[in-house]
Amino acid sequence: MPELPEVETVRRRIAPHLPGKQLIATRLGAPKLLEIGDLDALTGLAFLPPERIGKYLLLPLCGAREMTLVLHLGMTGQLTYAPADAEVSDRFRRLPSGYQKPLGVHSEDRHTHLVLALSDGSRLLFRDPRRFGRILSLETADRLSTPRLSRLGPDALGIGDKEFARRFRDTQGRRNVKTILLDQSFLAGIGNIYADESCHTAGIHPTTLGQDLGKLRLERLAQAVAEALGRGIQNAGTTFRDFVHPDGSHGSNQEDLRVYARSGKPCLRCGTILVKSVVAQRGTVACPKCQK
DNA sequence: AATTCGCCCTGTCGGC
DNA sequence: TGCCGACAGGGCGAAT
Repeated sequence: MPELPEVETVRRRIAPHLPGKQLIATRLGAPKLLEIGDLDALTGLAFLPPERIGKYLLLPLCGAREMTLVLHLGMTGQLTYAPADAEVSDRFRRLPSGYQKPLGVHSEDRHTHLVLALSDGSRLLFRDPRRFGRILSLETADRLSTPRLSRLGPDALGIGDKEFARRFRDTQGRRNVKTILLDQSFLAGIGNIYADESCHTAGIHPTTLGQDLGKLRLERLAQAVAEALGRGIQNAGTTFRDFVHPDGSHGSNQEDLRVYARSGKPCLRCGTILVKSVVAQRGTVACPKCQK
């Protein structure tokens, strides 16, 4: 599931390919994914450097008008970049689970819902088997007032410990730590994987009520979030099955996870068997001993 | 008014 | 082997 580190990885890797190129055509295979706006309004415009807010990827364009194409990759979204001379590969790689993942730049298939044709003959392909992703075409000037983006809190990357603590204390209600971390209006970008990882690193159980965290543990949580996200970006994202880089390669953070997907395995810190439960309607893995 | 629930979606996997 | 239900879950709108 693409969270902040995965989307940031995509942003960084498409960034060198876009600026200066024009968007000359679009093809929308799944109209329902376009939530707001009109793709035709984007054609003829030139790409500016891509941006990111939380899990949203923003592709600003300029020219006759200033527009931004906003993408949310949902659960299984993949944004790939096919250079003009790209060799299309329909080979698959068999993962240990038996799942077959496309290898390299793949040809368009029934899950490819948006194709952007660039002026140099290259293409951006948005593929999303589960179709939880969303596409928005917005005027750049008021893009932040669109409902989805206006609800977002500050980006979770680069938030300072003090600001983290201040916002955390301001969140109303008797909510547990995991619910708060997943709340995109608190901080934008944290999803299920990095919420669990952050809690483990901080030594805090996900079901702990937010109001029960003292100053010290709150500071540890802020640092743990920064560490988990930073490590995710360093490892170029977490690939279980669906997440791929724009060139079809994959991240390595799945090899560096402490708790997520490690239910029943020993805690890397204390050796206790990790326990899976449901918190905030999400599968949650934690160490019963060193997360209190 | 805060919180939970149901829904959207498809591929994968375990059980029988 | 094959069918089927359960599961994965981000975000929104409806219900509680």
